[in-house]
Amino acid sequence: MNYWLVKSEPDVYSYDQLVTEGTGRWDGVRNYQARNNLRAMKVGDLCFFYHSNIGLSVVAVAQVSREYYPDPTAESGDWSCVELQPVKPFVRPVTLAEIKANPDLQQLLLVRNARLSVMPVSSDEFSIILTMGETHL
DNA sequence: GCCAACGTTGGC
DNA sequence: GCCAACGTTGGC
Repeated sequence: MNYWLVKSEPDVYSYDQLVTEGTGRWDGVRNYQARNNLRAMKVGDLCFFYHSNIGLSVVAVAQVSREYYPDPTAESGDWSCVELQPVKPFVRPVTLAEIKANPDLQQLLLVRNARLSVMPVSSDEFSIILTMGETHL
């Protein structure tokens, strides 16, 4: 089991939309590092759903429901997408400010590389953030 | 709305 | 292969 964090601008695609749709295609990634992370995802892996630009917080847990395949939105280039399903919203969203303020989360790529949109999360980091969100699966 | 950080492109 | 210029992301 691997853990991940994916970013989305909520006015483009929010966790609520994923809940409504039931399954969401995670497409449009045009960064090689993020793409390679998508390709490493396995069915059942858990993902934090982070709202960027608006909210600036981890709001929920989702899970990978389909492994990578060619991104149909890519007109050229070697890009991939996966599919996600909702698992559970956080009881309390965990803000970027709280994450930055936690000494145990300084290695998180969210802190170290603000522009990466799909990133791995260690199991320790995963449980810390889940606890901060007062949520258990 | 601004700007820092980062990735990509293209000239040399 | 280097690096300047440019575009994009995303926090503030």
